[in-house]
Amino acid sequence: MAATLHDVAAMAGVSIKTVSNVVNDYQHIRASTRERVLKAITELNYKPNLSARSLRSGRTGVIGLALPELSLSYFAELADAVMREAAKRDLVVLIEQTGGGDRDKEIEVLSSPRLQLTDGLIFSPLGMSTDDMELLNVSYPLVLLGERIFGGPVDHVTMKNVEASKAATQHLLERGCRRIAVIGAHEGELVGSAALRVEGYREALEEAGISLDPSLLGFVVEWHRMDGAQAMRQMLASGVQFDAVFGLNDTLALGAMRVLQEAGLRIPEDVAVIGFDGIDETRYSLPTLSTIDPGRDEIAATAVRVLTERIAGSSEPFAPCQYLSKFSVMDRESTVARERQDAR
Amino acid sequence: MAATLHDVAAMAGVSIKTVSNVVNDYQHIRASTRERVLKAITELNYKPNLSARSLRSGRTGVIGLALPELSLSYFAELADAVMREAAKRDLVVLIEQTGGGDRDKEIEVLSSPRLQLTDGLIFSPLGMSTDDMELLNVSYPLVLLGERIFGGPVDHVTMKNVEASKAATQHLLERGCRRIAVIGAHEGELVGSAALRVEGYREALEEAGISLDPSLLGFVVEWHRMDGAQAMRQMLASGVQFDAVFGLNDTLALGAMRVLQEAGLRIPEDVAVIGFDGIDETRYSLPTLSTIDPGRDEIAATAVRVLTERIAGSSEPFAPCQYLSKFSVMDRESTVARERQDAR
DNA sequence: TTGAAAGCGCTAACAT
DNA sequence: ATGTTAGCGCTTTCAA
Repeated sequence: MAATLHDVAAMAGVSIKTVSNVVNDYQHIRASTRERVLKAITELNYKPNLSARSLRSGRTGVIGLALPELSLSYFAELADAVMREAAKRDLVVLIEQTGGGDRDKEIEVLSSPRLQLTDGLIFSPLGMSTDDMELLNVSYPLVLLGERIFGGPVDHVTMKNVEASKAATQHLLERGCRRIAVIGAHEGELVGSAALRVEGYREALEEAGISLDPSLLGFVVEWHRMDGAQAMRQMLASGVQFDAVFGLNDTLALGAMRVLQEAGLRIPEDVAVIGFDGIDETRYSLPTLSTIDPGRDEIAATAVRVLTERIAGSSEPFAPCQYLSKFSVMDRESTVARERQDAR
Repeated sequence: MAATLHDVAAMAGVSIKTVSNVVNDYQHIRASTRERVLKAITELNYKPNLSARSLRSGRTGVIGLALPELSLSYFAELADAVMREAAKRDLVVLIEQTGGGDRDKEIEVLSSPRLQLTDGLIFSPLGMSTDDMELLNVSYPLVLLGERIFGGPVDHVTMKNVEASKAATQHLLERGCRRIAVIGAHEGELVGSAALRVEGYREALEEAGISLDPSLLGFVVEWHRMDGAQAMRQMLASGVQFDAVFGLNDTLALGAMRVLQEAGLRIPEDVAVIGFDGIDETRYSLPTLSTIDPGRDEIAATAVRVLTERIAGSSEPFAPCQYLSKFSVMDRESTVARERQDAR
């Protein structure tokens, strides 16, 4: 049986309160007493019972992270980043998978009894929309990620989707591309990453004086590699002309790239390709994939920081904030400039 | 403030025991009573306090999963599989990252106070070795994964590394390859995946009457794509001849493949390539990568099952067991048979 | 600087 | 079929 405060107290010849004080780094303890207690703790290999502690204190030292799927690289890398941040604060992370955009499961997680084990939640929905905003009115600290819901009643950490997408498009325009296909649009979507990124694309074209050709929009249902490949195949089959592809995320871009190569098209000579997300894999594909780093580490760091602030400061609540991360264009082989191509 | 058993009991006009019985699905309750209690539960939005429950019962409903890094696809996909299995049993998973083979951190995790929040641990070390076996003598249910430690004092779920690696090699031999380079060997390693997989390679060659040429062993320190790329570059630079590459994991193989393609070699026409692990990405690379599925889902399912059995059955302890998953060769484009190649 | 005692919300043994 | 009661191990007043 594991040792308890009582065992330690008995061995050290003090009360349990004194042991508790030592364990919790209370300042006013006689050095000799502290020493005796520490000795007993070591000897008995005492470890505080966290269930008892949290029952009493109401804190668990655990934060929840709800995301679609760990097998999607972006979310695995996000989880990695969140866990590193949490570890710095001596917090541990409980991950919940909600499936790829399963709205019901997302809503279910928000009121899951499992969250009782948690001091707060970082929540990255993919299926919920602004209509579900009310459901974010929960009784625990909650930080929202992603671009499904804006203006909700909670802190929101997100990226500059429109601006970043505009920058990606401009990156292609600067390289001489004029007919830029988009892979990954969502039919009729008004909210969410796809809609925002298409909007950025539209703005960049507009500023460049290019009108948007709807036949250059490749629609998909999900954002897996397979979907990117299929949409690309359809577009090739349709016969529409294009000199660049903008994958609304890296996975789509990688899928599209593979189809282009199968079709005998050279990247970037015949078609330039850019993605979005900056997942690790883009640094190793053939060719390496230009992409947008939306500031994933910053998002993770901000989310953990804001959540811990909310958890700690229940005293003086402040209004929900929105935090936007800095993005950057990662210039890689898949968009080498026209000049260099022509020189070949 | 959240409602407690007492609140519900008061509202329903019964004792807390009755409420507890209803909550825990105890059978012998009058239907009318149950109904009244359920109504009160709904009305008060009662949720059991899990800290109190686990303090009392000694169970948390949480299992730990300690693995190197979520940003390594194999482990992300393993975590995904473990979480799905756990969810089936209404368990939640607490993930701890130990870093890529950091022995000290692995040892630290084994005695982390955070494990107090956990009923047991699934542990996948990368840095510890058989010398550290004693450290697996812990006071909580523990299931070991991986191939760093064999014959330890705990249940061990692992794959048939030698056999699977032999099968991968034979797959290449059957396709007419005779000079098979290995990417990912570890200098002087006697334990661990690399050593076992090299052993399988050796056995396959031996059976085929081919002597192992040490210059075909590409050594690396870690198993990232970068390492595979570097080792492949070195081997190309060394001038040694080969007609196939066996990457000891998929990531290495993908890195190697990229270097081969940069060097103008065609896959599989000039060099056939096979990997190991069966990560998702191998289905989408160009060409798609032949690989070994070591039975990841089966490993996850077994690990969760065995752990829950150990957690439940503290009554009649049985000796530690080893569980071996079934593997299979995934035949993809990177190893299309010589016959078809010659026909081109 | 230290101790005594109450009680967080629940389960389980025992009673009825 | 339901109620009573005693803790699980800890933190937190309140005292001394």
